[in-house]
Amino acid sequence: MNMKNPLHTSDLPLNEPAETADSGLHRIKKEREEKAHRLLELGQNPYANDFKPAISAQDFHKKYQAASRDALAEENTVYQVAGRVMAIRSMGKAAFLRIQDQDGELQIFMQQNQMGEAYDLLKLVDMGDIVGIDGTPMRTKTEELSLKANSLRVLTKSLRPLPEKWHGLTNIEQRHRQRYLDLIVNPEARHIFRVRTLIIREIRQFLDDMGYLEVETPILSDIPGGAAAKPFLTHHNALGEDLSLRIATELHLKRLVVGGFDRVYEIGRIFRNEGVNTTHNPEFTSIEFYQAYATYDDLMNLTEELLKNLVQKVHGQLQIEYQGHTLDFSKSFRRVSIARLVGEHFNFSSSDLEKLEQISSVKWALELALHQTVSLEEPLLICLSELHDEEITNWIPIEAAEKIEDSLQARALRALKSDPEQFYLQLGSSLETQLALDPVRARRLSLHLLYAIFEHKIEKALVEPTFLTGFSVSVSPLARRRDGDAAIVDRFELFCAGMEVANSFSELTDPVDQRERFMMQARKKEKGDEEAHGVDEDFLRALEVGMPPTAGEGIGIDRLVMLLTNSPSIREVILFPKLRTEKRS
RNA sequence: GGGUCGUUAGCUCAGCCCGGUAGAGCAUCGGACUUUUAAUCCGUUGGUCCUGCGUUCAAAUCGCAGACGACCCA
Repeated sequence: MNMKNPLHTSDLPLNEPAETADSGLHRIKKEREEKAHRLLELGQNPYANDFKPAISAQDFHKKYQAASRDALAEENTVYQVAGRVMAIRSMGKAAFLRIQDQDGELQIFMQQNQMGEAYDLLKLVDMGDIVGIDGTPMRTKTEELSLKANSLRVLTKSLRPLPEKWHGLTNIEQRHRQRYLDLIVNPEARHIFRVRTLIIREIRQFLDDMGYLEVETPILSDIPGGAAAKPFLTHHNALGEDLSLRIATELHLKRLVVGGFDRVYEIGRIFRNEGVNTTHNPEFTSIEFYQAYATYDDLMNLTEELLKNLVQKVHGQLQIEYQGHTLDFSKSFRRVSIARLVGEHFNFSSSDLEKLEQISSVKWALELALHQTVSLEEPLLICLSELHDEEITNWIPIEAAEKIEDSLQARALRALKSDPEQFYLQLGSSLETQLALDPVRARRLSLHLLYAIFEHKIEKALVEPTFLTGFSVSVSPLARRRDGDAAIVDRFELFCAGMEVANSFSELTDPVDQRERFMMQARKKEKGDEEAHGVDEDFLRALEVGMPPTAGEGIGIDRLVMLLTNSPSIREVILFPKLRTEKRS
């Protein structure tokens, strides 16, 4: 550091957007720089680095919590403490400072007759400064454990005022953009990120204890896969290749299971190029883990144990509050099929529930789906996605093309518009007849339609921890078909408080089936589904080498942290959530 | 993508309906005060009222467009 002028900041123009020459902020910064200069004149570097605190606020409190005022009056051990000044209460010849360090707060008592000239330095201390203090333990009149200062140093001069002491910083945007301020003044924010770290550590511990190997796989991918999502695109200059950021860790982790690592997991950042809202940030953290010779049933048991363990560790009990709901993790989690939940939604009798679970009637599924999905078109779009072009032409009741270039999809949608109820009735009958010889396909499509009802009408109401099963093979291109029911995959999702927290399945290890699934996805992509899965030839090659029977799971860490910290938004549990780039004039 | 609400001093907020000199508390600065706890008391400074356009003699306030944010819906 250049000792002639260590205050580089004083040379910089203070070009904040709304700062005129004598605006409040500008003046405050000037005043504080002045104080820094005066410290320098007194031989004190206002940006020092030669002070070592000997004890933390928390340890200090622990050490003396039981000591009485009289006992402390006799105590003359000298401690060095350091922290940020959060309050200054000066009464002329005596003063109290409140300092905050990493895990606690400590009150400092200063008296002129005790400190002599050092007391005058107090005039150069502002809220927000980092200070170092030498002193001895004491208790005040009101029995607050404090440190009686012998000396005081400014270790870092703060040039900007802290947010208001009583209301703190509540502006959500500013809390997220300037997270450092949020962490300084909002204890709850510090708590959330401590819990986040605790959760990740516990998950690691849990899996490590089971003999899992933690690994790292590429973020830069040539073919993004393992999930249905739009990727971020980037480019490698030297290789001259377009790449994308990973949307899941699945396919690489499964390659490692092929490679003989029977239990692997990765905790890592995932990137998905989609909207930003209360439960979605474009980059988020997932854990995926894969266990050979396990089934999705085994992972349900594992997940239930893991979650109960986490809830207990974080809350000390198994009942938690989340945004007005009470969730009870002490009971066994409900395990229920999509079809059954849909049936319950329609108040079906128990015999009808059984029938619905065996559904292979597209007609019935379409009847149920009418006005129960996200849009009127949704059931049609699902049917279109599962049919070949010639089938669409032959099976769907659409008018002749008005224009040659009209897509099949556009024609079908137009036909729907005129009389939706009639259209779906006809479509149901037609598909029922046409698919009569292919019951697996009929069932697959039916279950896909029921899933659409679930997503729109039921998902949000799944408050208590619930394992959802009975997924159609159509929506699970990487999962293993159920033995004895080729339309369904052995897959579950865990829902808590209406949020999808985990997704898991017995892995598809059959390379021929996997290729067919990829092909089906490729067709969807051709039809314009940007989120459809790409064909990953190297992954197929790995499956051809042979993957042991395996089950795998992904858990969204951010949502789990939301749940366990009662946070209403994912941005509350990500240190630096994505916000639109700040404009600076 | 649609809707609702918000943006005023460093921070937390009034003022807007019904247009007429921009306010409070905290923080700052000056003063008093040797056990405070949002310390207290006296005094003081500080503003691109998000931006632009329009209406008007006159706009923080009314209208339109936009930016950013929050929430809800899709």
